[in-house]
Amino acid sequence: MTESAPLTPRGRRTRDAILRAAEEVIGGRGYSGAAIVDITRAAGIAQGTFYIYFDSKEAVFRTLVEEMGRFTRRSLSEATAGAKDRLEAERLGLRAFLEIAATRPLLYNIVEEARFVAPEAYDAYFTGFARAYTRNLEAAVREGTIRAGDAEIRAWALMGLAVTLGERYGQRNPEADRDRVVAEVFDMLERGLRP
Amino acid sequence: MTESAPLTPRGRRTRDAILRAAEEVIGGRGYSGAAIVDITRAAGIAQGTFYIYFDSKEAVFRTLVEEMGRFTRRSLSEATAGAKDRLEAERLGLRAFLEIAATRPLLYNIVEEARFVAPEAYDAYFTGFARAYTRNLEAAVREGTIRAGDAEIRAWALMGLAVTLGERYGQRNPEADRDRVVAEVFDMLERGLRP
Amino acid sequence: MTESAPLTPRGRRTRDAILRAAEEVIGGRGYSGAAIVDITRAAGIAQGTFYIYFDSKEAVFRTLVEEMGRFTRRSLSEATAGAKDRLEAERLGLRAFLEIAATRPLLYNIVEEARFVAPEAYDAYFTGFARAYTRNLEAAVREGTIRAGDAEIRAWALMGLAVTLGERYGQRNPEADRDRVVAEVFDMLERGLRP
Amino acid sequence: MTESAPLTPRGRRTRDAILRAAEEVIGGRGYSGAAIVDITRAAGIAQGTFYIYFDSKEAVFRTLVEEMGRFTRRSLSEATAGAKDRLEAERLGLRAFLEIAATRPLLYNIVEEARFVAPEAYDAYFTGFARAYTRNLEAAVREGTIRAGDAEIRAWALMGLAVTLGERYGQRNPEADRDRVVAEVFDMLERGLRP
DNA sequence: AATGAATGAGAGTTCATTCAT
DNA sequence: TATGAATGAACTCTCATTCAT
Repeated sequence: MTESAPLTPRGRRTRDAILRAAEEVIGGRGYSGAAIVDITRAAGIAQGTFYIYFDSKEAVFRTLVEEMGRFTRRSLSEATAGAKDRLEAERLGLRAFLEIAATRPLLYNIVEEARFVAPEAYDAYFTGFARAYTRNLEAAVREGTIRAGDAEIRAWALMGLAVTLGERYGQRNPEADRDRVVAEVFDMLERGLRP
Repeated sequence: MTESAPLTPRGRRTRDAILRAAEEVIGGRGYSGAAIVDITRAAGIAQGTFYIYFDSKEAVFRTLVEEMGRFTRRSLSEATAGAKDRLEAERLGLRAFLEIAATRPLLYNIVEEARFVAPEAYDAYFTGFARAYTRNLEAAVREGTIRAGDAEIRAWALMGLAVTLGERYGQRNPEADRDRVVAEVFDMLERGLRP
Repeated sequence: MTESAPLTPRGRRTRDAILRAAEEVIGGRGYSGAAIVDITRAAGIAQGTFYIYFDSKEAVFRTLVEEMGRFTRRSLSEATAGAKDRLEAERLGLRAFLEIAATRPLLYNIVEEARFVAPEAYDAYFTGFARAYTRNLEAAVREGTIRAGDAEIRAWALMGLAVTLGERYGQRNPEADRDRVVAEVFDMLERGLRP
Repeated sequence: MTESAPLTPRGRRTRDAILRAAEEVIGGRGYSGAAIVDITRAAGIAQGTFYIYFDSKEAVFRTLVEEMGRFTRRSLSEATAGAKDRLEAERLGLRAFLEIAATRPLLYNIVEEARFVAPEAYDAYFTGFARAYTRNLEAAVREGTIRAGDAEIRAWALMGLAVTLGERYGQRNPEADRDRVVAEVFDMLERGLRP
């Protein structure tokens, strides 16, 4: 068990306070720059209280990564709900992803740090998306929406592109014109670079 | 000054030993998992000797990142030297990049860690590439090799894609068929996904 | 007051549960290795409940030591009840003591830990026995059952011997042939080592 | 490795200072009552310096126990060097043991604590003595100095007796007349309690 | 140029005890 | 009577850095 569930409303509030404080502090200073005392101070509780709800610093971190995973998945599925075809869905998905990067820069940061701090959680996060992506692209090929090709390689390529663009035109520059970014990228992806 | 230039050959050897040990140790355990004492032990020197050559832990790290930058630039320019046109150059560049990720996984790791540890160095690394990339793509447009479009967005998209593919099909899986990866990706990029 | 007397049967059950859990946990991991939370968890109660029945960790511990004292005294007096003379009583007493060490190893451990944790309780425990022992030996001298000699020194010597043999041939090795141990030791004590 | 050897005289002095401070502090307040900071303060060094020479609190402790083992063995062998026969050697050995308990009460305490803190070290300590004792008693039987009997049981019995007497008439009461104690005990052991 | 020793701030974590309900 | 939550001091240990030789 990496954390013990609170039994009372009060406990639930405290646990939530810790999670939000951890998001803020770890997202802001990075994992190893964030001290437990910083988190508990930000949460307005005593240091020892932290360990009632989480077994370790790593445990909150992992919880945050998982939370971010759930949040991203939910956001993407909501965003792509009304797409008329699969390519349209991809476009909307990228758009939503950039939006998340812009509006929750701290959580975005946390996921990226997981690459080193909690590699399995990081893998789980991206492998999950890659699988969904791959299935999607395969279906699109079957439907005739896109040309045949290795769906897995394409999936990782598209994810990598999304991650970096999210960092560039979302997290680090929330003012960027993300619609234009999406338009440009999909122009390239759909029609290709060839004249 | 983050490091003082050594004068004697002996000094140069020691400094090199530190750098190689740092690459190994930091690349292996991550920046904050690597202690100076681990590095000096791996280098076969006393702890105090480290500080004769580098001002701080961060200093070696930055040096490694810069080294990696030089190395990558050199590799890419060598790899793309014989390209017949700019799109061919891009293809060869991606191919070389994946190769670097596969053959120097530790340095690759180090660059990725720089995102948090030395953001400026990280930025410098990628912004440098992005600029070159952007210029390249602009020239290709002028030459008529590729269609018109926002070169900067394309550049970041292509870099993001390269970074993730490098991690996936290079660093983490050195056995992967990288030629096929490159072929697939360029098929998508050149001709587009549309049927 | 180190503990408050419980009134209701429910309270008595809870207090007993705490004592049995404390015996198990402290006996198993040692005094300072045993956390209150371990004890309450083993007792199936909330942490706070502990302090309704005992003032502190030391208080349960002392209670256990005293309980062990009562238990040992009762066991010994029952065991020696039918002895035909005082030397016979000593023999039966040692036999019973080894049996206690073998069958209640945890409580045995607790008494030994008291040496450091609750020196007064430990002293009380052994000084009590030593006094009884001393009286016994004095009486035996008066009766002519044993030769004259300093009863107190003999008492401590016999007790020390019993404690170590209890540890060796009882607590740590419950399979040992304790009858033989007693026979050997009393052969030595009664007839002496001289040929 | 539980400790790293100092390379310079200065280091040797520091390590010694730590050992003496640890003897004093742990011997005085018990293992778990002794904080590293107490030890380093007593040694006049910084807290971190401790960990240059010992891997952990347990490591110093074990070193002290072993030191005590060596010291006791040496003392006993010196004390019994001039004995005219084996029984005489035993008597001199007990005498020396009580003396150690009286003059190095702290180290004596440490050995007793090892029972819980470092059971293997404790076992090694006593099992070592028990073996020697057993061999000695077997030889005495062969020589005809003492009557036949189970040497191992006798050895543990005698050791237990020595330990408790050491505690009683040495460590806790350095003023006791230890010659008389030894005389009494050997009178009992040699001639037996029977009239 | 190089060494091994020393530093001390600060980290994560534990835990006996108290509190509000 | 009982609970789960909260406290905060104290603990062991780590480590980048400095120092004396």
